[in-house]
Amino acid sequence: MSELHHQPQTRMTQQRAVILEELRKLKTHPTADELYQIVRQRLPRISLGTVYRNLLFLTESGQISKLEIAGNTNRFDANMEPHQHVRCICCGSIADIHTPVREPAIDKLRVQGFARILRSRVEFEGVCEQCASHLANPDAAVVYYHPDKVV
Amino acid sequence: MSELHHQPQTRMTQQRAVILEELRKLKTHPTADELYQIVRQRLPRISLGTVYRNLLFLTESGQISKLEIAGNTNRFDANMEPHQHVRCICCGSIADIHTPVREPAIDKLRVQGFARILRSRVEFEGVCEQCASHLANPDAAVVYYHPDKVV
DNA sequence: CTCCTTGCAAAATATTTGCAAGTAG
DNA sequence: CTACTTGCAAATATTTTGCAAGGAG
Repeated sequence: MSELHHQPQTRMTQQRAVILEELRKLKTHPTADELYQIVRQRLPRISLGTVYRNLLFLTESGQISKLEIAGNTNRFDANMEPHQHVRCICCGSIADIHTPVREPAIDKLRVQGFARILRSRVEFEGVCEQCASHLANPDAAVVYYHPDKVV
Repeated sequence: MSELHHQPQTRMTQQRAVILEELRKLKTHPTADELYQIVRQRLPRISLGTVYRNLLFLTESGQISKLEIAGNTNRFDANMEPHQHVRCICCGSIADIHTPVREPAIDKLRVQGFARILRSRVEFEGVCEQCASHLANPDAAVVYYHPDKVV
């Protein structure tokens, strides 16, 4: 239907280099805006649009991952090792799982209306320590919560 | 830190009844706007804000699920049986898995920076039949894709 | 009657895009 | 030089919210 790819996009600009470098320093899986705030300290004139465009390019070229995880805001990760994540249901922060659980096998999976099943994703939900310290009863959070914002 | 809950929200209005009724008819896991378009055929003066407010209320009161699944747009599901989903990486549509895979055990999971691990989520990605019919080589989709929009 | 709920519009949030100017190769 | 990239601003897209009027119990 549509063509595979658009523009070459190969030039290593200062903006692209700094975005990638700062993302690689972080283990916090920042949002585009969080990364923009960091990069801006080194490149004060950079725009948020440039950060978005470069994050898209870096994702498509396989240099970083756009985290396909629940929540309103996309997050990015320069760690390309396959790994799983926990997401804080209060604040949306994400941490890595260092001892991955086994992913379910997909080879026998058949779903009506789907031509291909390509992969599985396992993720976890929890309450981060920072948020837990604000909650009277963190265990109750799983019952009474808004996605992305615990009451 | 903050209180548990806000307003009682107990009145069964016509809008709320129709929203719930139409969502229950659907197996398509619609977005708020998709459901709004459907409900509007029966209640032409309903507003999108009312749909959002009722979806929030119905979610918080446990009558429906807000699907915490990858993608930009939230989707809703009146099927409260625990079940898993496949998401089409092309168009974002979601289908149910009728033969659920085993969820990983979380009781032994410890993650630095997280006070509680509450639950796991397993989801799948694939290409729906409609999108597959538009792609020359659906198997290539997993390599070259934008989240939510395959090239 | 009370106050929860709605419609409407504006605001808030997140992301994308058009365009002229800038710059990597 | 060429054309990929950027900064800026405006446009989209999604979701939330203030407020006066409406309606369920």
